[in-house]
Amino acid sequence: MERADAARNRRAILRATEELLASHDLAEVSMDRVAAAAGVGKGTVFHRFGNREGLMRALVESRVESLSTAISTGPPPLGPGAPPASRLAAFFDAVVELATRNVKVMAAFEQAATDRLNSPVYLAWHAHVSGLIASASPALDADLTAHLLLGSLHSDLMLRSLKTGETERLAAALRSLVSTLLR
Amino acid sequence: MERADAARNRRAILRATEELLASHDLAEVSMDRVAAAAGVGKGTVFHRFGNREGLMRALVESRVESLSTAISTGPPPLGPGAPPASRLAAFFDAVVELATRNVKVMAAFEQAATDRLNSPVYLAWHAHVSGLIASASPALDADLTAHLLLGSLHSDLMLRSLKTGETERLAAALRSLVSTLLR
DNA sequence: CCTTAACTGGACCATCGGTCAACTTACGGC
DNA sequence: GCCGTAAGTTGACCGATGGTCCAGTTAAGG
Repeated sequence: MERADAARNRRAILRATEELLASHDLAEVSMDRVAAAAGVGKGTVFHRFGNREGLMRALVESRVESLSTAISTGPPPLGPGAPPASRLAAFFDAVVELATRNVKVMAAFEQAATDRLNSPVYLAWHAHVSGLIASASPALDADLTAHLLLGSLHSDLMLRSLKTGETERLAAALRSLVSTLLR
Repeated sequence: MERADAARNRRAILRATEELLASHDLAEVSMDRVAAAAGVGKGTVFHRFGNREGLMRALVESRVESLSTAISTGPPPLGPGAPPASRLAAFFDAVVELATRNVKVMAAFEQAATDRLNSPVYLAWHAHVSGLIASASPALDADLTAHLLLGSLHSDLMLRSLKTGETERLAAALRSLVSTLLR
């Protein structure tokens, strides 16, 4: 069991990290600064999250949670029940929206991650997309095609779209790419 | 004009960097080590290339040169003359092959780059792909679709494909993605 | 051969991610 | 309510890194 003060500190650290990421350049958000902003010692941050990557991963996971449950147990078309093509379209719409709203967090994780492709969140997304592709369009190499499509969500492109205020255009292009592919 | 000794050192540094990248983990290739391996002082490396990103960019550019000229002045289908769809297919084949052969270099650049999307190489590739898409399939959002396709070349996926010995499978998946898109 | 601008080297610096051992505290069992 | 202890906290400390700087060296044109 996690002690009450420990839980409080964990929340404070996550919140502080998020605030720092929102207001500063990624390079300026050091572990020292995070600790200071959260009002805890640096050792506490490392005790809680292991290392920078662990902190960023925890942050991503906290922001992605609701989408995960919506996919596995929510209503269609995001959740189970709808035809694969619709579910795929819904998934990418949701993920673009989510990634847009949390670009800085995503970017911080990508930069800190040693192997993005094996992170829990990526694995889950990949399994989902890959499965849907396989059942919607058995002729495709579902596994790799899923990787290719997910590659579009890299933070640098999202960051640029956000800066130019054209995230809807990005979502549209991706949507059209997915639908063309399944036809 | 670059002095003769300076030119010699520049080549030595590039060669040393490449060798270190090939034989060590990316994280172990520090600027100090590069300088030592090239047999020059650290200051020389920075004088020549400005910073880590500059060094890695120069390395990428040296490895990409031949493809660039093949595209702009070489024979079809890579060079001018062939129909856009063929040129696109040829480009992606060539680029996957190139990226596969130089994964470590590409990875080193991606990790060091501040804004990949504005690097000369990426800009050139994007302009090329975007132009071809626009003329092959005017209904598409050429600019963004080009970004989406180029996103597939991220080094982490190439690295994984290389490890599992399935780079041809990756090339095939990408080829099929491109051709489906233009149809 | 001489002048000078270009080049070189490596000591030096701030900062970073990460460790650790001494100290403090929450909390379940009595 | 108290107390033992496992869990949590802290910040000084460490090695390494990217980058700077300037005193000394050298290539090359006139």
